[in-house]
Order: sequence, then C-alpha cells, then structure tokens
Amino acid sequence: MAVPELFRALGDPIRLEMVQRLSDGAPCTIGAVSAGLGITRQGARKHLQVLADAKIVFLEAHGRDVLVQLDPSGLDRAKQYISDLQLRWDRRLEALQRYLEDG
Amino acid sequence: MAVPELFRALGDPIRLEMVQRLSDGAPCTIGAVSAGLGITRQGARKHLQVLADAKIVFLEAHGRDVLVQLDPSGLDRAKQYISDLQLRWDRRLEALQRYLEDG
DNA sequence: TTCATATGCAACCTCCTAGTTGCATTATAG
DNA sequence: CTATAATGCAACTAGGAGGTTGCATATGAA
Repeated sequence: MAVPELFRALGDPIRLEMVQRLSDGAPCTIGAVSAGLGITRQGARKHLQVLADAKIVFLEAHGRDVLVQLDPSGLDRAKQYISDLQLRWDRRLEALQRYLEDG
Repeated sequence: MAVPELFRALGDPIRLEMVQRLSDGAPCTIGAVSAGLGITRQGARKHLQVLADAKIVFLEAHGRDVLVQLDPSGLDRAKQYISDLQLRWDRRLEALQRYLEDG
C-alpha cells in the first residue's frame, strides 16, 4: 500500500543522497546524515521524516541523538512493484506475438 | 542518469495508474490513457509528459492521434538502481558481521 | 468540402513542498 | 551544577506542481 508515496519519497535528489549514504555507511545520527547537503538541519530533518513515513528509513531514539537506519523492506517493496509491472508487460508482449503468429 | 526524476515520475497515483494501464493493455492513444482518471484531458496530458520526460513512456505521433507506449528501459533503470542500493546495503551488513565476529 | 475528433498551446489558479529562522527541550560532558 | 551539543516544534515564505479553462490546429470521415 501507498506505493506512490514510496516512489515519491525516492524522487528527490537530497533524499536519494541520504539513502545512498545510509546504504554505504553505518547507521548514523540525524546530524551526520544531514551534514553537507547544502540545506539546514531542519530542512534535512523534514526529508528524513518523508523517508520515515514511506518506511524507507526508521528513526530510533538513542539517548540524546536519534539513529537513522535504512529499512530494507521499503526498497524491496518498490523493486517488487516494478518487477510486477515488468511481468505484466512481458506477458502482454508474448500474447501480442502469439496473436501475430497464429492469427 | 536523472534517477530522482525517474522515481519522481512514478511517485504520483495518477501517473502510476497510467503506467499500470499501459503495462496491462495494448499501446493506446493519449485520449484512451487519459479517460476515467477524474481529471481533464489537459491535466492527464501533463502527467504523460512527465512520464515521457523521465523516459518511462514514449509518445509516437500516428496521424491524428498520438500513441502512448511503455518504455521498458525506464522501469529497468529504476529497478537496477534499487538493486544497487540493496547490494551495497548487503555488503555493509556482511562487513559489520565480520567485524563483530572476528573482532 | 465540411464536420467532428484528437490533440496542442498558453494563461491562470491553488495548494503543497522545500526551505528558512527562531526558540524550546533534553541529555551528555566537565 | 552548568554549559554545550543534538534534537524537536512552530511559523513563515517562495516556488513549483497539479489542475482548469479557452482557443487554435490538423487529421480523418462523410
């Protein structure tokens, strides 16, 4: 459910950069993920919330700071959705080909 | 390239519905893809343009009407990008595990 | 030719989103 | 205890995205 929200969350260069960082490095604090993006901490925080709402990331309070971690299931759902589309598309192509060959 | 644009194009319920229709049925005209979406033809046309700009769909003039066709390579790029992310994520997990085990 | 159909183009409106600033809060460090 | 560091919350602004209406254009059918 909420597939559009999922893709929408990925459809922003800054959020995608965040996901990149998270997939590369260790889980880190909000401050760390937000640094060096060219926007303020609050701006970055909003992006993180979008990612969290879309279940691409989850936030875990840890004393004074909040750890940001990638949620693999989010990415998986997105990929699965695309695969389903491609499957239908392929079936359609096959049906079309049969139609052309056999009459 | 322009991966964010790709996801962004998929991140809208109406555009996703269009892609669904195109993957299901035969390539059809702009009018056909645009019908029954709850918005005007011009509104739908703008969505189609977004999909076309993101290379998810291509438009082919055919006399009076314009055929809309799914571009499988667009979906493939999106899927590939996600797979790459997951690959890096998995590698990171492995490294972490080795670190925990071996010291 | 004439009429209807499928589309293009442009101006306009509204609202959400990205981004900011300022201040409050909570927890770690000395 | 005090100071600082990491974060939360709220109000505000600007710009773009989604959507509409109105009109122009070109192609196919009769």
